[in-house]
Amino acid sequence: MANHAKYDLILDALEKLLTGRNLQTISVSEIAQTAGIGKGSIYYYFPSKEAIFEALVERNYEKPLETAKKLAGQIQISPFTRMAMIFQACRSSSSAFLDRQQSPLQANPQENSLLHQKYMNHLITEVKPALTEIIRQGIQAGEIHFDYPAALAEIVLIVLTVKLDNSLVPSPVEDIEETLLGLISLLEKGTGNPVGSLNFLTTYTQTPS
Amino acid sequence: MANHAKYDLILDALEKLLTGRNLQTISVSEIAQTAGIGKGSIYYYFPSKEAIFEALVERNYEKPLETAKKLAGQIQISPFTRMAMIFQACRSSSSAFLDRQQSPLQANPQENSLLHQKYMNHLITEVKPALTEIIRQGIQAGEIHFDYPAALAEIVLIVLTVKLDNSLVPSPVEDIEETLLGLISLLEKGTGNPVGSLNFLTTYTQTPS
DNA sequence: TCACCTTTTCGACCGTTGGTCAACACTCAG
DNA sequence: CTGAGTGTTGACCAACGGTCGAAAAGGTGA
Repeated sequence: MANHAKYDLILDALEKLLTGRNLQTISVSEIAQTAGIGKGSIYYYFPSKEAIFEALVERNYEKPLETAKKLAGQIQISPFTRMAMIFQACRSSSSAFLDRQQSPLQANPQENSLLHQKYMNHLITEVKPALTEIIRQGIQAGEIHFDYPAALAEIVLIVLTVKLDNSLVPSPVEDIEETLLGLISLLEKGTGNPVGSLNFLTTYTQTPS
Repeated sequence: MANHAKYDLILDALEKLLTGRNLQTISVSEIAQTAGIGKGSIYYYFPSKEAIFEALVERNYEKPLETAKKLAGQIQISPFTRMAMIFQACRSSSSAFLDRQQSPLQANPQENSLLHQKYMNHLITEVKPALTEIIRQGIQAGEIHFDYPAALAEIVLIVLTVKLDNSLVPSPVEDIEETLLGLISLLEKGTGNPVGSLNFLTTYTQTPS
């Protein structure tokens, strides 16, 4: 009922315009021009400028979220493996989008904050249930020792999202790595898992060079 | 050299205007009118509208940050007590400001996201060094067992800021409490501290009724 | 007091923006 | 053919952030 061709056309135009540019400097007229349609049509498909951004966020996370939900039910796979798969799916779909904005020596990395924050919110809200379920299964299977599965899921998601985005709280690369190592260590010790069992979280930082 | 009387007058006006209102709907002219000065004067003291917001954030955190820095050196006080004091200072100064915006049944709590995010960034960046130092002293004193003091400081700050603000990733109260309990449990188990030693973190949620 | 200079204050003004709207084009069931 | 419904459009509007020249306010030396 939704996705007309133009709907995605508008989103494509915005995505294209977003390359190396500040969110605030993109006008609705410009989006319309890039999409090759009239400005009025934009407001036929979207109620406001902000709604376009939100729709773009949702479209980008559509696939990894499906993956996460499916994975939550696949109890024959080890919980750790499933977690790794979810993180990988989220990472690959978000990096394609977010990395583009960390253009070389951008004056103020916080400028596109609104978009980044929408990503963070969307991802945490949507992935949390699946991740919680997986952790809960891991607890029942005796692989994870912890009393608050939902809290654990949220903590991991929050820290990973904030640190890996690196736009909400910008910091040098070595800080990101240290925080990640610390998180892994904290999780391993806190959930009674052997050292190294959560190392898949660090693959997060390795961008395919 | 800075703080002229008008400088703070402008910030006061913005603060007043911010009560129960969306950030985006406040115009520079309105700030000027509320402050009782001409619009041109605003731009004599601030280079842009955004700069006013940033200045307001900084002004609000001035005192707790001083507190944190002083506390970091007071090695005669127990690390846990010092941490509790820092959190209390941050909480009291930010709640006065942020709570005001969670007006009853606000349609979209994410609307003032930009301001909240500035708060988060400022707080994490500025408090982290002091908290790291305190943790490091706690490690040396044998009270905390963990290898990554800076990471630990950042993880705690990130989770607390995100969850207690409740505007970046809005969620019901019981979720906040569970996440906090989970964080405490994770920290206690992960740093080798006895159950209950970090309970001061939960006083965070108790608003003085 | 005056002249002179700097700092501060101001609101009219400007270009641009997000959003509206009446009109128009096209389709297709009756 | 008709006309209701679905898209599509760019001119238009109020409002915005920001600029600017002028003028008021304040200080200094004589």
